[in-house]
Amino acid sequence: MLIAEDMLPKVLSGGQALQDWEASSSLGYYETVLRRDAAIPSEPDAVFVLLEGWACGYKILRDGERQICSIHVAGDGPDFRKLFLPAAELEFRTLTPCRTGIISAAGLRELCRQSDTVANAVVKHIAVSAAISEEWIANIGRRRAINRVAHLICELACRLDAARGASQSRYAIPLTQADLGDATGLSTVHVNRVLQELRARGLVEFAAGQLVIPDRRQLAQLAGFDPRYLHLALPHVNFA
Amino acid sequence: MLIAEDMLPKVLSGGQALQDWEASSSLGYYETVLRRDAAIPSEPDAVFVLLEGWACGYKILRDGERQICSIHVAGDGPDFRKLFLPAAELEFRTLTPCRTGIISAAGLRELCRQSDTVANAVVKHIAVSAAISEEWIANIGRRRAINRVAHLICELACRLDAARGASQSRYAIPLTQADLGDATGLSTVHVNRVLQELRARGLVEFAAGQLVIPDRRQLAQLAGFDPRYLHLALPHVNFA
DNA sequence: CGGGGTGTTGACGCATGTCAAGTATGGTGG
DNA sequence: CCACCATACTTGACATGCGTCAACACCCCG
Repeated sequence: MLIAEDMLPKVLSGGQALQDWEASSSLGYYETVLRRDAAIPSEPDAVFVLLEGWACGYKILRDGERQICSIHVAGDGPDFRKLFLPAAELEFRTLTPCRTGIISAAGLRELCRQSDTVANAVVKHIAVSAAISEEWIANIGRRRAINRVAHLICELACRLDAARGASQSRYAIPLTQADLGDATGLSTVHVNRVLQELRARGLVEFAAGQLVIPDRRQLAQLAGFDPRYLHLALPHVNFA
Repeated sequence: MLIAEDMLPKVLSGGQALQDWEASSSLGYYETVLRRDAAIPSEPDAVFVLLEGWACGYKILRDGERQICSIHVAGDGPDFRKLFLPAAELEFRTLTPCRTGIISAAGLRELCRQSDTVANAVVKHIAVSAAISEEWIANIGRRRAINRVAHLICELACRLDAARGASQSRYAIPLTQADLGDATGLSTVHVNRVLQELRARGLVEFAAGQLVIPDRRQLAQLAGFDPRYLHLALPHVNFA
């Protein structure tokens, strides 16, 4: 089992390790394909790995409002918490067509027991998610709309950079303005106005799922963005 | 090592397990006492357990605003994440006089390796914190001020109930109105108004650190509070 | 007796929400 | 290739929840 500690999710997303493991184990693993905007079913004794595509975790409040609590890209294990907790409180839904790997919880727990490396990767994954959640709390609780949206954009760009191993200035981000609002605690209408303001300032262009960031430094400055909380593997992908 | 999985923090808070361990180990453990409103120092290669008192984790944004991201009571391991991550992004500060146990990170990691029970308790602790963070995101992002404050009050009451093993109607909660604001993303002034409104509706009385909840069911109803996300050990301490 | 932290109040402003109508846009079936 | 529809985006007018400011009251502790 030769998986670098940080890389389990990435390796999982290649499917290699999982399929090897499936072959050497009697415990369950299978993959599914989901269309865009589909609920990701929660199986009681299994967790999933996002192998391809984007997804989000969210809660619906009593009055029907939705709050997106997490955004996930290929390599993430959005509900790994379920390995250690009796239930998950988030619902998950695809933002693009997705491929997911469904792993028996007992099986992955067993794998964790056998391999410190895997165990560390899984727990680290949970820990990083928690760090991101706390950053979101600060973002939503204490920043103005424009800084808030800018911050989320910085985070997504940074995570994509890390996935590709290099900084870019153009990103494919499959979020609607309504999604951005649900993630930042704003109304769709206000997100629209904020995006116009960001474009007017020459900081962000976002249309048709294509995000362009002419000047990262300035955007990060506006957002008060410090990427350390993401605990990315690549220290050189530094935004600010 | 006979520690029920859920109970490591509780056991730690009694100091028993830790002192046994200290005796049988060459790795570091010691305790400190902190006055109210003191920074809890972050040691690079150690984590702490809150043995007595209340504390909070927070971030200071660039403009000096503070956002409280977590509130901790005796038995919590607020920075256990540091065991798996190179750095912590939260700062911690006491809300009351506190006693803390400082554990060498390498030592606790070793203990995790030796005992599945301890490892599970630590990871579960991290996972529950993450679940709470996500509930806070939804609370701050999508609830009105009055429901938001009510929700936080429900959470604190519920956690105290779990710690004492029974429901109560009076609680000692050492938060100022400014603290409540920093935790809910509101201004101090508005928290004051919200508390008056809650009192006027006969739902909450909060003065001099004493919280009285005449009718929990009604308060939980207003807050949209469902305690499952807390993953408490006592299912009978059900609020709603 | 004084002073810092905390809580309270009122006046006012503004960031953001809400509503409603309209305009792209893109996919689908004929 | 067009007609159609659903979804996404845009815009303006208006409402309001909450922030800000400033002054004051209270209280505990020294």
